[in-house]
Amino acid sequence: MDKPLTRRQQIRLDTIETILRIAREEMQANGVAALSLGVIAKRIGMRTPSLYTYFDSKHAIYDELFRRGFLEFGRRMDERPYQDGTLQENLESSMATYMRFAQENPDLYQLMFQRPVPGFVPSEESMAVSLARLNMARSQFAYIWESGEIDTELTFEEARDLYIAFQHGLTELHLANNPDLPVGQGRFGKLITQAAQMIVAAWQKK
Amino acid sequence: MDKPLTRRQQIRLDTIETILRIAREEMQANGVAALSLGVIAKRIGMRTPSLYTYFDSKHAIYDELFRRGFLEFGRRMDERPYQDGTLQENLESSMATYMRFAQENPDLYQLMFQRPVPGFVPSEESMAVSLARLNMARSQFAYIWESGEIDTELTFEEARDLYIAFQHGLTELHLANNPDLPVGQGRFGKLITQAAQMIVAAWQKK
DNA sequence: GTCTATAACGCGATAGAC
DNA sequence: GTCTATCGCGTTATAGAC
Repeated sequence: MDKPLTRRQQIRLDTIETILRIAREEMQANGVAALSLGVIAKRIGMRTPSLYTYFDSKHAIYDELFRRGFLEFGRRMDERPYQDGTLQENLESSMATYMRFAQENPDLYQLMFQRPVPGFVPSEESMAVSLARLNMARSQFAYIWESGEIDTELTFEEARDLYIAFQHGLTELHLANNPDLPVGQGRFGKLITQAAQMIVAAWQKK
Repeated sequence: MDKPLTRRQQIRLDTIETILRIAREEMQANGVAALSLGVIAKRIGMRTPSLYTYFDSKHAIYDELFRRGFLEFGRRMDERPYQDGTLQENLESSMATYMRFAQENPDLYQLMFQRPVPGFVPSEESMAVSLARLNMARSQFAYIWESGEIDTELTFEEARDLYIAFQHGLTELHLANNPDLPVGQGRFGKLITQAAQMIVAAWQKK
């Protein structure tokens, strides 16, 4: 289906990838919101306005990274192990995958799950990618919920919020305190197992 | 000890308070990082450079709010109920107080516990206020830890991280989903009790 | 002295002409 | 791709008004 690219088109695509790569490096080094088009242009060897040949605005760069972030995140969640394991295994695998993604892609993670850039609102297309993934996660949880392994007085929403809160809190703690340590090492390795146990217990309290 | 203020000094102090109040309103309306000196000046009826009579820089405004945030937060934590209650009561009270502070002062909360402003680093003095409060919280936890109500295989640090992660995660969830609902209402009211139960259980697992 | 204004600098994103 | 230009931002210097 894909037509072969002309030489010019290929160079253009390469340039776009270079811009995105440099943008990520800068975001990781100086913070997501501190990204500067001038710095990107200088590193490529271009004038700032020339960047507008490739992206309509700075937010368009954020937007593309936001979109790709959810695609990559989705791939990882789809490929993670223990999706058919016990509840405990499933939870641990899910939390670990989420945390690993955040630890390995802190720039994308911030863009996707926090809102560090004043005024940045994802485009409709990127938002659709994002919502599709979040809905998939919700469906997977609904599947577990229906599977009969869960028996609690909590509602579906409450049980899920409990899990999300824990996952989010542990991730933030890890990023704030051990940003360079892989998930599973450092202060928070043991806590994933512990957290999963606590959630399983809460979900099976009756 | 305090000398009576001259009329001028009083006006000056009032102006400082006005600047801080407007800054907070703007931060709550548009996001912490989107604060603009021009907007503050315009609302006061001043030119932007005149603000520099009162604050050395924009970061100095952030810094003062950061410092005051920790002072107010400390006051609330000192006055919260159930500090001598059961472990469960104590945890619930602590989480609820933390969440209520965040819900009622989302601007200060972000400034204090997230880092939404690129390049903003609290001054030494403000940092000292902040560290003093965090150390106090740590001491209080150590006191509970020594009290004998806790019996777990977790280390002190791990047990505490577990609590902090949960508290942080629930707070973020609340701010993201029900920013206008008081703590205790909305999706997350029941979850505070539930979370405290889970933590108590994890701390008394042996 | 205390406050405010004006002018100007440097840097950022961005738009348009070539 | 470039260059030029605009606009908004934080910031500084300086000079006048109370």
